[in-house]
Amino acid sequence: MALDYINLLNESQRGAVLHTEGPAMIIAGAGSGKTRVLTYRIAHLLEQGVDPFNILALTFTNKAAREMRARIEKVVGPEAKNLWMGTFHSIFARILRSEADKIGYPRHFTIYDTQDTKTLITQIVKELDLDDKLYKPSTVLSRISAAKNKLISVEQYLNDPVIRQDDEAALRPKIGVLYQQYQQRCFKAGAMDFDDLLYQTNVLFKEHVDVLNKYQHIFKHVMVDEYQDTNYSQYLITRKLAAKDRNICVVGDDAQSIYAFRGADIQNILNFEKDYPELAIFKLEQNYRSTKNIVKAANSVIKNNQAQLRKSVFSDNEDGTKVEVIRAASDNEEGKLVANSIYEDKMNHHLSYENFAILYRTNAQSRAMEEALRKLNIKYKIVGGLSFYQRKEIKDLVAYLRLTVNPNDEQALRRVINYPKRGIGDTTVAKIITTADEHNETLYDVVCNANQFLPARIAGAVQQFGDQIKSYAVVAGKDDAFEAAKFIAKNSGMIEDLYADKSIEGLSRYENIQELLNGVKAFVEDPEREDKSLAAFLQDIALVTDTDLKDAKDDGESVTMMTIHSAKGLEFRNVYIVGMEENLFPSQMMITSRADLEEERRLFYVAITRAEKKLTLSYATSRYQWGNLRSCEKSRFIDEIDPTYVEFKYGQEDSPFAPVLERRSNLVAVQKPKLTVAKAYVPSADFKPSDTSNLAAGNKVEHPKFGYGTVTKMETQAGQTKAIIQFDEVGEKTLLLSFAKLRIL
DNA sequence: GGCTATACAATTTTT
DNA sequence: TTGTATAGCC
Repeated sequence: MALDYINLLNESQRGAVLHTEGPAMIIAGAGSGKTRVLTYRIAHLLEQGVDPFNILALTFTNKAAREMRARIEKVVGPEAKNLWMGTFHSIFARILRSEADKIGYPRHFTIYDTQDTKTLITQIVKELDLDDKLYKPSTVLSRISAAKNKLISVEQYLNDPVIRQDDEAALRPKIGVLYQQYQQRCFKAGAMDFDDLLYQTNVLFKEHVDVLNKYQHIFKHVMVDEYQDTNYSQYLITRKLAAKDRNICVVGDDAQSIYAFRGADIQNILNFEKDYPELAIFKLEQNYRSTKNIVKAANSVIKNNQAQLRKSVFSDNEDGTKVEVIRAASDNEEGKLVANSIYEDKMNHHLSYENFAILYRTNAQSRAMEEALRKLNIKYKIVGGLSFYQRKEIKDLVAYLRLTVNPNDEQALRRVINYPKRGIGDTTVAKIITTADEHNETLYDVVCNANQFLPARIAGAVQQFGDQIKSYAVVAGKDDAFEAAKFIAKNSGMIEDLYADKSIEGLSRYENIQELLNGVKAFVEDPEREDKSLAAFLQDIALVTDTDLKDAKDDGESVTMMTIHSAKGLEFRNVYIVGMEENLFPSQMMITSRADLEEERRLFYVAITRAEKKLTLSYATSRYQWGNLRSCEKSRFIDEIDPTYVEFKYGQEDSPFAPVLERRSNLVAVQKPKLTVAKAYVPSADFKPSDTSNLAAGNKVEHPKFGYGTVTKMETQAGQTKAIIQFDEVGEKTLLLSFAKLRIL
């Protein structure tokens, strides 16, 4: 298969591929063939006789990893499967799993997602009786996350005077305590959050030099993609791993650093040279993706940033059309204009809808676009947004699975201890928690010994729940993930519960469970999987994002819609960047500091450079937000593009009242008569509840709120007597006799 | 303990 | 506009 790929590269690309010993930094401008260089570089290493097991390649998304592996496989064959390639989080989760005992975690530790994390914080805030307005989960989480990404331990956090001052100044002096509690609770639950996967890896390498040595020995070559988006924690991991052989190659573009809000530190790339003075630097400056106009427009924007590495990206492609700017009167009209433009372009240039992408700053903007596309019958797909794994029913089943693998998983336990309903309410759960706290045991320990702590009536149900989980663990121990999941879904009563709900949403929930089970089946049937256990499946899905799932069932012909963040690394023939308005893009929260604004501008740069042939920007002069109309101004970013490359296409002037009228007419149409329950019934003045102990079917009764009705059926269940009554005005109701005030007529 | 009706808050981006 | 937390009822 020879080295013919060498001839497919330009000079700097070739230099980067052939440089295999010692540290290297590749500054890769947008569209400069970065993936190609990385792919060939790895292929080249393999051809030189490097064992794939000795190569570690870290990417930012699972998708990037998958694609790169596939491309390498095309060049070098199945050997590519043995590369260590994946996201930071997935690779180190894997390593942590095999070394977990060394740092006191169970081998099958749970990975808490953001929702689990926030719920836990909310719970702790409540338990400590703190003000939940001040200690919002998102605020607390971002402080904790920032600390972990800088490798600040709980002890350091509590003892650092600067941090304390910061928190006190923000009127949130208890963040440190929350961090401490949070960490303890995660540890006790055998759980790590996303940041822990990196933080604990650092702990592992620091406290166990032998382990570090082992991996230094394994990873003879370390490669990091999207290096500009690494945080301190990630930086340190790669530095440690590469310390022995110093074969580290990082690829990045400071102009595309857009994750500072998540702790990414652009200094990592700017200072790389200090760590490795013998560094070889390669600059990829030729853009093969976009037209001259687009590249120049992008350059003119990024020029406004101060902090950047000097490089000049250029294109040898055609000039292409100018950047088009569309102005709309409202968000709905913006959608309409964009949809029309897509339709026209498709027809005029014989394109497929696949060639189009609509990019926006916030997910909330997708709706107006969706409506407009639907009206023109344009197929679309949305990447990101609410993920499959975030749906309630999926989280419920996954919670059962998690609990099976790790019964100490607190969040999973609390999620399903009373779902489906088994009579274990808030009071009981609260009691379990305090008991666990007092005896320093996990919730699961308490559940299994319920009769020692709880009144007998409740203890039975609780104990039974514990036994149930125990039996799942037995099944999971001897069967594969699919058999286990199927058994659990049935045995837990979830299937039955969802099946009973015949509403449209209920049906789709039921289908989602089936889909999850299909997913497990596919996992088990994948011939390349060695470990088919439930634990392995859970590990697999914990780090999967929606972006990864969607292209699996991509049916071709549709326009892609997504946030700019998720568009990073992708390219489309025609790109629309919508919502180009002040306070939206740049976002309101990013205009107060220069650093934030520069990040926002880099985000714009990323968006522009996704386009190959045609770029269109649009903005609306008014937009609906939280149900009311707000007027908007054109984004400053539009004016930052050198006007030589821009064409304003405003079309007909719209009356400023148009959006209001349009919206109002919508409102009229939407105002359907509401189906309210007739609650205007006023009871007779002398209403007095009767003794209902002898109530029977056929009795006529009066109710103070529902009016007159006839008892159709009596039911006694678990000592509770219920009456099913057909009311004249409000229909059938089921009332508990111990509560209902009824007058027998 | 469970359901429902109301109040209320929220929108930056994601592994 | 949407989704979630709470209170009050059954």
